[in-house]
Amino acid sequence: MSKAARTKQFIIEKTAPIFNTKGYAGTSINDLIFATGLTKGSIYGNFDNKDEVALAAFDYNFMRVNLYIKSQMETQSSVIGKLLVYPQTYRNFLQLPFLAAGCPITNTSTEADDTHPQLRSKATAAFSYWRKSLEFLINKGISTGEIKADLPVQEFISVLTSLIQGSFMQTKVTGNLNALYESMDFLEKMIRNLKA
Amino acid sequence: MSKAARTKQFIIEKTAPIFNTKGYAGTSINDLIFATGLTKGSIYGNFDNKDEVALAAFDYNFMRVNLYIKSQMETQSSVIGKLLVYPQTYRNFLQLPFLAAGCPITNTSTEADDTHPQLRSKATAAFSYWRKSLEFLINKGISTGEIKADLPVQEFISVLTSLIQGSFMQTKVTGNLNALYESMDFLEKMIRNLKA
DNA sequence: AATAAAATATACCAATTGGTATAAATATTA
DNA sequence: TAATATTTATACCAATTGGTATATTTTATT
Repeated sequence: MSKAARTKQFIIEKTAPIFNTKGYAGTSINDLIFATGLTKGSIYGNFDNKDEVALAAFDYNFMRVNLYIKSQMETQSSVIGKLLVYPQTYRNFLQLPFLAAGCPITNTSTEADDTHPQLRSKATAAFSYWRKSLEFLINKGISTGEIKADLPVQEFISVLTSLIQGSFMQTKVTGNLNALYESMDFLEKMIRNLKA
Repeated sequence: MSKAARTKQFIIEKTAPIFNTKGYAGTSINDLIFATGLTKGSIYGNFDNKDEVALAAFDYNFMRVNLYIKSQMETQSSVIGKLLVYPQTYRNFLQLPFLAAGCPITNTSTEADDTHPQLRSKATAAFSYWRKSLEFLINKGISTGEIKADLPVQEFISVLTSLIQGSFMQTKVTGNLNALYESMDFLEKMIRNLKA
């Protein structure tokens, strides 16, 4: 790994939480300088502009959530066990540094939907990826007979993702964990109920 | 209504959609000038600063959603009919100008949770009001015998609000209406299932 | 119609925005 | 180790930021 690549990675890691917390418009170059301890020259030497840092930061934030979910799923053998990783992860968001400032997909989506086409397309791709992973997992469960064959897969995926995004967001802003816990209780019941 | 009061109202009505679309940090005074056709002097003569315009704009955006829901509920006599107004409203968000740029509560929540205490507290109060209204309505349905007495009211409210917020947001950013429709289908089934 | 009060437009302000040019320092390679 | 390429720091830039002071116009009151 060259010095340049290492610096680039360093900038991404240090600024990703800032973008997730303050948003794209709310994060200035000075914020990036402060977060990294580097100078403007260093940052512009490694990235063409603020956009590029933001896009790389989103990828990084999304990847961190993904890797965590994936690693937790590996401890589970059943499809239902793997699906339960989602509610269990979001329940504990306060203990997970990459989720403490909110879900990067939610934060990016609401800011970028009408203002930043590139970020918007990253958020859209993230949703698409999430849904595809769920579809793959559920279909595997159906084919092995673990999960009911008559499950309306797409509807279930929509409900799962919406419950997570909506309840997490609500709890994040109100500071009241009940909405999250109650929604995750409900989701867990739904998941267990998938059993054939 | 004095001239001043009318101008103030005019500024709120013209700028509220901008704040909802671009967010607080993403909206500049020049945006307000352009949206109203007024000058900086007019705006600062009626508001102390950008914050005050933003806070008033949030109240206005939230009130518009509220008034619409309320008016739709008045056409329904049963509690279940009134509850069904929610999924029906959000299904048609593209036809509703005050929702086309996204739900003001979601947009404000994700931006303000870590950056703007005053806006955050408005968003929190909005959630609190929404939940109280639902609680009142559902308890009325339980006391008249329309709704199952053993319903876990708080959990149901959490699921309803999370499904709406999460699916609406997801659809808003991806441009794919399926996630919204499927979540609202599910929510409608849940609501009809409340019947005693 | 004259006066007082309120509302509005213009010009200005310092600070900050994102971004660039260039020089100095540091790594890499021959 | 010398030459070269890469990386970093500094100083600067025009444009924009939120906000103010003041002059002018409009509105309400007597």
